[in-house]
Amino acid sequence: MHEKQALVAFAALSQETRLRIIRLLVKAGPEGMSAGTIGEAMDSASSSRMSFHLSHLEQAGLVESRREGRSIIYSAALATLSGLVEFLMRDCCQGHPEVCNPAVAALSSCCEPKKGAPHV
Amino acid sequence: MHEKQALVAFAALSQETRLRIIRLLVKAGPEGMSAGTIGEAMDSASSSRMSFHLSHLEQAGLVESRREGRSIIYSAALATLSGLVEFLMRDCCQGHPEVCNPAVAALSSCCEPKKGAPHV
DNA sequence: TCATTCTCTCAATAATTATTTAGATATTGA
DNA sequence: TCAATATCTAAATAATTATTGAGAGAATGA
Repeated sequence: MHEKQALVAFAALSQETRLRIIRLLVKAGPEGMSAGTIGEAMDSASSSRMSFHLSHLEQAGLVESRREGRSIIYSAALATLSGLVEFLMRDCCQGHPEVCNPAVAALSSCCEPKKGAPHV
Repeated sequence: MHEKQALVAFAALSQETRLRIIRLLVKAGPEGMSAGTIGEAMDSASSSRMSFHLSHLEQAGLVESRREGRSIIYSAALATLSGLVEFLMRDCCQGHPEVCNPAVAALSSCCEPKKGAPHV
């Protein structure tokens, strides 16, 4: 991950509709969702607006797309998201892991099977 | 972490000078750095520009400040950064940890004492 | 107190980004 | 091929964000 890629990715994530799309696709997993289905999940998003935001996200490397019949299916690019996290936190503790362990714990917990109450 | 906080944080991180400041402060650790010292580390940043960006970062909750004599010392708010990572990746694998383990590994590795070659 | 240092605030201008509207392209099935 | 569906592209306008330049406020030491 280079600085420019990171800047473009953060810019892409700093817009409400796009941030919602990414989170939706992160939850959807590798299967992904069609542009239309994503659009339905967003409030009042015209198809051109959706297309604008999806291509913005794709340019930023945060989503990938494939055509399936008439639909275009988008999925989250987890590798880019990982890279972004790593870029942001690189050298975060300079040998003092207690400084950034909370971040590691937060991320690790998302990978554990859920027990009891959901995340808040 | 709420959506609005996350949006503001990502917007703050999507500007070159501010992203550099955050990464500098993450490396600097809890001690932090004075506004002037940060400014010196940035190319051609006037004091008013630096002040604008630092207060933008503080508004976003990404840095904290304290006065020490004539200087104002800024440090990274690691808790906000952790929250941001957790917010972005929440429910990232739906029970299939192999999908997001690379992100966990990337972040974990930043907390290990360096061995051999530095990060690239 | 005065001069100096360090940092912040404000207003004007410049630059970037989002939304809307209209229309184009690709795929499918009759 | 034609009509229907799904999505994309492009141009104009609206909205947001960054930079500059001038100056103000707080802390320090002579």
